[in-house]
Amino acid sequence: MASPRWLDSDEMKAWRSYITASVDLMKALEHDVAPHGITMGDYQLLAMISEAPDRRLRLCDLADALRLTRSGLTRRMAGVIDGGLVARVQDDKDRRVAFAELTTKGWNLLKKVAPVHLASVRALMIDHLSRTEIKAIGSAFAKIGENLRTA
Amino acid sequence: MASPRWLDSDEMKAWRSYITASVDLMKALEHDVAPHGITMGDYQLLAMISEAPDRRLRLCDLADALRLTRSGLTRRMAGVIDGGLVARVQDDKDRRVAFAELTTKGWNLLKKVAPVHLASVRALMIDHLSRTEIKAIGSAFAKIGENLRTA
DNA sequence: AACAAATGATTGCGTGCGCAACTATCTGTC
DNA sequence: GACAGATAGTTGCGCACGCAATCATTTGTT
Repeated sequence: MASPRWLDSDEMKAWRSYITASVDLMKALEHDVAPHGITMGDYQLLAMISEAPDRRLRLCDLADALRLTRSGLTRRMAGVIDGGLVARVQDDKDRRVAFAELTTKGWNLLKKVAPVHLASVRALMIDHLSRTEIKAIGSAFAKIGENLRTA
Repeated sequence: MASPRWLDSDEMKAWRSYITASVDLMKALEHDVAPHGITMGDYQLLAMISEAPDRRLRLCDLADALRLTRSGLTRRMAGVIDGGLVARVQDDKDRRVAFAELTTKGWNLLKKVAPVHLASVRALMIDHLSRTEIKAIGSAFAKIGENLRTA
């Protein structure tokens, strides 16, 4: 761990602009969905469930997908259940497991908010980038993520 | 806001891999500095102050740089002041303003942790990327950040 | 000089979430 | 079939931080 090579100017620019822009970007995305009464956390939860078969997902798998601990998910679920967006359904094969299932209300909300969110992602990020940059970001973060998952 | 163009597969890959890898990356960086008794938030605070003239910075400017509200900064300062890493120095020109100043202890800690953090950034991100990817990330996030700052 | 508006910082309160401990259920081994 | 260990989910507690309200000080207008 003794003095690894310092970052050169390209690396430094990449690192710094990535960090600061990411924080700002997350806040801006949050700001854009807020008028619809949900947080980005809720949105991602709804989106994740909506992609699962039958629009239901084991809490366990949902927690992993959202990068939450099980305890964190329990608390977030409380919010969306209270809002009537998601139902908690007990499995009767394995009585330990429960599913999060999108309600009609949740599905309708998601259909309404998804285009808004998509427009944000475009306006704040994607539409500023060249094809080269998009491909580079895709491959770069895929490698970074892959490495983190296996390490 | 009616149905903007959906993301094509390159865009989708860029967006998804960016989001998930970023969350994982932040947690991993946090994990790597934790053994030294600080959080990434503290580290960034120390690093930011260390780059300022006289290693002191107005709280106000520090909050902006760290993307914290003034209230958030007040609370984070409490931690690092308590740890003896930073001192709160009152200005006597303008008695509203206070500075955060690195103590010797804070400076020594930063000198110790900086190489560790640098090694993390390399091992978890930079060293996995080609020159092209690094330059693309630099230019892409610079544009994204610039846009967010002016909008 | 007086006072309204701006600026810098702090505090009370609420939210989100992680950790560790706990309960309930299932699985594998003997 | 009994029991150790694994797996799913919840709960108590604590920390970080944002918002709105507040206080102190400075600046700009007249």
